[in-house]
Amino acid sequence: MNMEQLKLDQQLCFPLYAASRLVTGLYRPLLEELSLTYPQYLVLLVLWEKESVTVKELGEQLWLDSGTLTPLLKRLQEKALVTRIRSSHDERVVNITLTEAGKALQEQAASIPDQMFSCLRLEREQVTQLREQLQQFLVQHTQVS
Amino acid sequence: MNMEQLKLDQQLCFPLYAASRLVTGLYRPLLEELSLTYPQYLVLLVLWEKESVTVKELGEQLWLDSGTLTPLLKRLQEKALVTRIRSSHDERVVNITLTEAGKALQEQAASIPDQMFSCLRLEREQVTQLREQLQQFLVQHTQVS
DNA sequence: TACAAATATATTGTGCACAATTTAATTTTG
DNA sequence: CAAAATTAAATTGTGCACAATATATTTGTA
Repeated sequence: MNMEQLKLDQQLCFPLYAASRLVTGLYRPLLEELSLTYPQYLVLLVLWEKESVTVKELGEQLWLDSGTLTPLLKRLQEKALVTRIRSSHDERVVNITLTEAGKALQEQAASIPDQMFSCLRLEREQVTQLREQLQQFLVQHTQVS
Repeated sequence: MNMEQLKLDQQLCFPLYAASRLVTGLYRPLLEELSLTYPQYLVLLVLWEKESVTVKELGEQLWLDSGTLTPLLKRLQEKALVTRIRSSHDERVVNITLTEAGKALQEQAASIPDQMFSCLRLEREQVTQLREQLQQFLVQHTQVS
């Protein structure tokens, strides 16, 4: 039996997994200054673009379910960065809205992308290329077969 | 203040994070047949190449620490796939060794890479290119500045 | 208009990740 | 050689991810 394909360095999965954790780790010291975790930062990135969203919309954008988002959003609420208010039009829906503190945090976060870039040992072009390849990969897997 | 860079789709981090979770999710049904989680599968990939390794060596290859590995390895031991034996030469070291059942599982896993490839909507060439880009990225970040 | 199906969120439980600390063993050094 | 420093693994605690299930609300339909 040929087990060559089972070698760690033949896998796509492992470098993807390792690179993702590596990048998250590079963010950690920067996000620590804002007392945010990486997934919390992702939620705020969405909210800084659109001040108020539903849990469902957040889940669609970040590919996360309520089992992940509900406790995470409760922690953001405890930090007074968002409010969680059940919609009056549809009581199933919970609207997540930035507080003033949540909006204000965007200014502190503004320098993160540049700081991150200087941590990455890649040229702008390489970053863009890798990002676009990954985005294309993701798009190809969002359509149902 | 220009907040363009803080948009979710401008980040490298998010597609990396999402793609990693997507691929792990594609493995899940395949690994479920072997009653393995994805990180457990990674540990076995290492052990199928080298029957016995220390926890430290595993951590270096997978970029994981003992806080992650110790409980994971205990679970693999409970499944009788590995043994955890403290080295007699250096009592600090724990050797992780495949059991016969652990070795035998390799045969069941042999078809996973091909099955995974057919799940991925990428050509072989694209997979290789993406893998090599990520591996290069990882290598550039393993050397100390 | 009841009632079945669908939808949105929450809850529960398992297994990572990872920081921080602890414990025990080994190595280095004064 | 003994104290200090280093090393390897384990432990503790927090926060994701995600499957499975539960709850409550809304929508579709007979």
